[in-house]
Amino acid sequence: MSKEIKRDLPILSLHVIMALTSLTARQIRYYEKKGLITYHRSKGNQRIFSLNDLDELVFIKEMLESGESIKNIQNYWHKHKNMQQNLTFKTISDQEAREIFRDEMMRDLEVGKNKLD
DNA sequence: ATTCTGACA
DNA sequence: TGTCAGGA
Repeated sequence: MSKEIKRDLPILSLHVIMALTSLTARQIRYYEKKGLITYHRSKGNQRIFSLNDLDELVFIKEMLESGESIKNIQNYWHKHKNMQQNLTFKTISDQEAREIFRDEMMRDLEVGKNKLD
């Protein structure tokens, strides 16, 4: 048996995600509608979250709190997916990708601030 | 008991 | 974003 945790397994309830991220149900659903993230669904159409979803939501939350726009986060996310497709020889984890893009966005934010100064 | 979607006094 | 309705 693998020692790795199955981070893709959809097992967490909305209630748990709310407690873990301090986001409201409204926000968690809104980010999905805006195309920032996709969740699994139960047979009763209820959202079921994986640990990766949890990480992604925390990532989105941090970016928004940094002043990043929804559209900007979308763009970076698309770049993330394209990068994963192109990296046939090297596998990059979702966590690593988020760190890379967080740094990238933070840098862009700094550039924007300098322009405003 | 919980969550879902749509809508807005 | 909050919140309420009406249904699953």
